[in-house]
Amino acid sequence: MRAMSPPVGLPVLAESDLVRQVARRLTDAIVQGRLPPGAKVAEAAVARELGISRAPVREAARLLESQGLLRASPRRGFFVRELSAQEVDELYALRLCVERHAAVEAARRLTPAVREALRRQLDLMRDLARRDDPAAIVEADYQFHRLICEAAGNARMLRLFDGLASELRIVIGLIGRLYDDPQEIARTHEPVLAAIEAGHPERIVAHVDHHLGVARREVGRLVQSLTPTARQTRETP
Amino acid sequence: MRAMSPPVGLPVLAESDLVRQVARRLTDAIVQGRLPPGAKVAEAAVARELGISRAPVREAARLLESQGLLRASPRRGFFVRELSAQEVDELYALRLCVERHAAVEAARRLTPAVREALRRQLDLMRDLARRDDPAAIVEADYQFHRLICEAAGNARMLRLFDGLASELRIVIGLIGRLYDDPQEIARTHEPVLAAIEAGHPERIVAHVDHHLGVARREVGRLVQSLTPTARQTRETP
DNA sequence: CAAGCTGAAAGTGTCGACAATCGACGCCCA
DNA sequence: TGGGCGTCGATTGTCGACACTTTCAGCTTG
Repeated sequence: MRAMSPPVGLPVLAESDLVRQVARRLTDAIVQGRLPPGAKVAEAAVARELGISRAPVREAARLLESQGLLRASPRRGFFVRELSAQEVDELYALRLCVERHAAVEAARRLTPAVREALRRQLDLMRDLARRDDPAAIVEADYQFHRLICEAAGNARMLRLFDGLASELRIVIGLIGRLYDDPQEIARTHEPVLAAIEAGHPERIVAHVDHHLGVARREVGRLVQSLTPTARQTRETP
Repeated sequence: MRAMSPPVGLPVLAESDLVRQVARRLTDAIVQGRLPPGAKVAEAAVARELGISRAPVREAARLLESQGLLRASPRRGFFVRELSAQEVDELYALRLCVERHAAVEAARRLTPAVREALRRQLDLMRDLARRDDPAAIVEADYQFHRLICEAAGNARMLRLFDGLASELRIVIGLIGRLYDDPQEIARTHEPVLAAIEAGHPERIVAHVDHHLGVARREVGRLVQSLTPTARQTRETP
C-alpha cells in the first residue's frame, strides 16, 4: 500500500518505462555513429544485450522510426536510416525555415539571462575549437542553435528542432570533423549572435541564412563524398 | 545478377502490417472527432474491437504518441492529446514558417500541371462552399495547402506538414464550422494562388502570412471558447 | 453525512512461445 | 561450370499469460 510518504526527496528509481530507456540507448548509439547508416537493428540481439524481452525493443524501434532515425522494412526488420545527399539538403532547408523564425523571435523576447547563456555557449565553442575536440564542438554547435530555438518560446518548435538535429546527426556522426578550421565554427556563429542582440530582423535572417548556408554546403559536400556511387549494404526500398 | 523479369505490371499485394492499419484507424478516429481530446485509448478495448492482440495496438499507440496525437501517461495508458490555446498557436507559428518557404519554393518550380491542380482545388473549394459542407471544406482546405507543400519538392517538409496538420485536426475536428461565411475560405485562398502564379516572393510571403494569420486567429478564438476555464477530464501531467 | 479505508476488478508493463516468412547454403541439372 | 531450386536456420509478427499498479465501488468511522 503506497502511503506516498511525505513529499521528501525523490530518488526516482528507474521507472518501469523500459521503452524510453531503450529508445534513448539506440538514439545515442546512432548519433554517436556506433550504429552506422544501413546497419540492421535486430530486436533479439538488442533485447539480449539489454537483458529484456523483445516487446519493449520493438516499441522503441517504432518510436525511432517515426522520428526518422530508423527505417522499418516489413518482415525484414529495422535498419538505421540512410540519408542521401538530397535528404540532407532537405533537412537543412527545414532548419533554415525554423531557425530563421526562431532567431527573430528569440531577439524579440531576448532576456539578459538568455543573452548571457548564448555568450557563454559561444565562449565554450571558442575554447573547444582551440583544444580541437571535434565531437565536443559538434555538440556545442548544436547546443548554441538549440538555445536560440528555446529562447523563441515555442515548445513545439523546439521539439521539431530536436528531431531535425537528430536526423542530421545520423550523418554528422560519421564525419570526423565538420570543418577544416575548427576556429571557423565559432567565428561563423558570432555574427548571428550579434544580429540577435542588435535585434534587426532583416540582419538576423541574413546572418542565419548565411551561417546555415555554409553548413549546408559543407555537410552536403561531405555526405556526397561519403557516398561515391552506391552504398555497401543494399536492400529493396 | 537479378534479371528481374520484364517490368510488367505491379500488383503490389497488401502487406500484413497490422501496426500501420491500427495506427491509421486510430488516426482517423481522432481527426474525425470520434475520439475527443482527453479520451482514454485502452489497449485491451481497441484490441478486442479489432479482433487482434494488444501488441500491435501498443506499437501503433507509440507511433501516434511521437506524432503528437496521443499522450502516454505511464502506468495509466494512452490518451488523446489535449491542445491548449497556446499549443494551437505554436502549431500555427510552425505552419507559417513551413508554408512561407513552401509557397515561395512552389512558385519557383511551378509547372503547368501543378498550377492546374491548384486551380482545380480552388474551384472545388468554391463549389463545396456553395453547398455548405463544413467537413468537406476543411478537407479541401487542407488539400490545397498540402498541394503547395508537395509542389515545393521537399519530401521531408511534406511529412512535417502532414504531422502539423494532423495535430491541428485534433481540435479542428471538434469545431463544427471554421468560418461563419464558408465562401470566405475560398476567397482567402485566391490571393495566395495568384501570388504564387505571379511569382513575387515578397507578395507570396505577405499573402501566406495574411491567410494563415486569419486562420490562426479564428481557430485560436474557437479553441479558447472550447476551453472556458478547465477541461472535464483531469489527470496529473 | 462526509471522509477515509478496503477490497476487488480492470488495465498496463513485460515476458516467453509459436507460426510465418526471409535469406542463405548447398544440390541438381543443363 | 554456371544457374535455378529446395531445404534449413534465423528473425519477425503476433499471441496469450502473469505480476503489479491504478481505479472505483462499497463499507466503515469520526
